[in-house]
Amino acid sequence: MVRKPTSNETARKPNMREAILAAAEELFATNGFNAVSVRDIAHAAGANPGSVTYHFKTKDGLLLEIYRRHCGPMNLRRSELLAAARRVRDLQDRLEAIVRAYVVPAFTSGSDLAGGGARFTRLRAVMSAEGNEVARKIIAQTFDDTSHAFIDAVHESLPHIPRTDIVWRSHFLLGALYYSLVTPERVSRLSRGEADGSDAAGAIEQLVQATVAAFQAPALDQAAPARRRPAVSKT
Amino acid sequence: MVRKPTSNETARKPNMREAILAAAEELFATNGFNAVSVRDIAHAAGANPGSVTYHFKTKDGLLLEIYRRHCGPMNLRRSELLAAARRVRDLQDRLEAIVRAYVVPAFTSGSDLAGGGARFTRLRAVMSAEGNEVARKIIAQTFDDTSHAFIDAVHESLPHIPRTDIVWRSHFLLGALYYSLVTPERVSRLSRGEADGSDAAGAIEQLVQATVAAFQAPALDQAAPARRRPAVSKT
DNA sequence: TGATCTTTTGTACGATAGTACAAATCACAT
DNA sequence: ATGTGATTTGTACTATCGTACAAAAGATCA
Repeated sequence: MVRKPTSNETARKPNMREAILAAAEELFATNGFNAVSVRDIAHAAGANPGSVTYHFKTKDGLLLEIYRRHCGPMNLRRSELLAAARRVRDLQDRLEAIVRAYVVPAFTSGSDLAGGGARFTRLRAVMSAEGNEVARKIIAQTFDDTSHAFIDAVHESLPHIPRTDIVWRSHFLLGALYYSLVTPERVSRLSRGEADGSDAAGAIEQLVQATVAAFQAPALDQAAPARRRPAVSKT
Repeated sequence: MVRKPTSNETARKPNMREAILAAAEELFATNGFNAVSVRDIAHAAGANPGSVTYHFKTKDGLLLEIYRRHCGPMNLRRSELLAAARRVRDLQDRLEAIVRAYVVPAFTSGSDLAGGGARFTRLRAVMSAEGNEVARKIIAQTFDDTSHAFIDAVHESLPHIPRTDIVWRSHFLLGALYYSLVTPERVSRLSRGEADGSDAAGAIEQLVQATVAAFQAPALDQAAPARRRPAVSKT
């Protein structure tokens, strides 16, 4: 009854396709898309360049598959956590739980396949900065639903804040999130060793605390939008 | 007395060196370093590829010169604004002025050479995401002083907040700032057209307001750092 | 004008990129 | 054991990359 694994599950090397995906994810996330060659990926995965073509056809196809791998599970986890957060009674606690539902899946370590993961979040950050076309399409398709759900949930907790302000603040949240994963050593450097930018738990707590406060800030005065002008010199 | 300009100031094409710098800045900022070829830059500047080699020796040298152009004036402007902000009497107003001193120079339009500028800030964001080595060195050398001055100023306005928290929150500020310049259209999309992500003045007001609130958030409980753990599943 | 220096052009070289494809190799059912 | 389909390897093709360099063109001043 100890069924031997079929060749579809384990090839010569134990699942070379998976090794290529993992290597590509790591390399893309740290160096960007264009700086990494197919040969680099193959080498890091202990595979032959031809294998990459065989499994994913093109380099774009490889990136596409990385997104496909993660998007589903990550959004699932987020919506579960968001649903749970919505049920929190206390309004202050609920807002914090909502923010946490957004942040935590993005930070969980790279080893768990079905939770998002820091490596994949960092990959998204880098692709967004590079203006990668393949990524841009998937992101808009896959993540806008999640973002809207998040914004709606925050808006429910803070009905007196205009939706526009909440959009901006959640945009800032994502930017801070991305940057924390892209350049964690900067935190260590600027704090002169007092804080560790690579400590996910610490980063999450700091980010959640700061974001909750930002969301709770008074609404921007939108009655006189012309009043905003003088602050910025030119544009 | 109408001195004719010497050849150092205006070449055949009116200052081709400047045109190359501008084209490179624009292309690097929107596509990343590796995705842009020297030939792309030359073409965009109406120049010959050889001219780029002549003026800047290497592609890295070109990037280096872009940084050299901007870092000095940008930090000067920031420290001027910061000095002025420090003199604000009211503590709440002072904090806001300090944040504004940090944010405004980063957002000013690309046409002004000596103020930093949105294009250059966006360039820095993209280089940081790509992990560009040339940029990383300059950044650490040039911007850490400014960052420390900023952190110190904020810390003076909020003496009861531990420095570590302020470092984290100013790190989030920079991430939000970068992301707002990298993906402004996301704000327009998520707000369903109600907000314009490309409107610098609006972005500044939103960012300043949110950041001031984040800085003013209560300090993280650091007496029991072990208590933080259970929130994040794995790492 | 002619000599000299600066800048631009045109072209070429070696390295590396993404990808295609035939041959070799493997797992497995018969 | 052998045939079959899936995978891996090795290699090669074409395109493009950064950069070098000689020749052309322009500017400057005796």
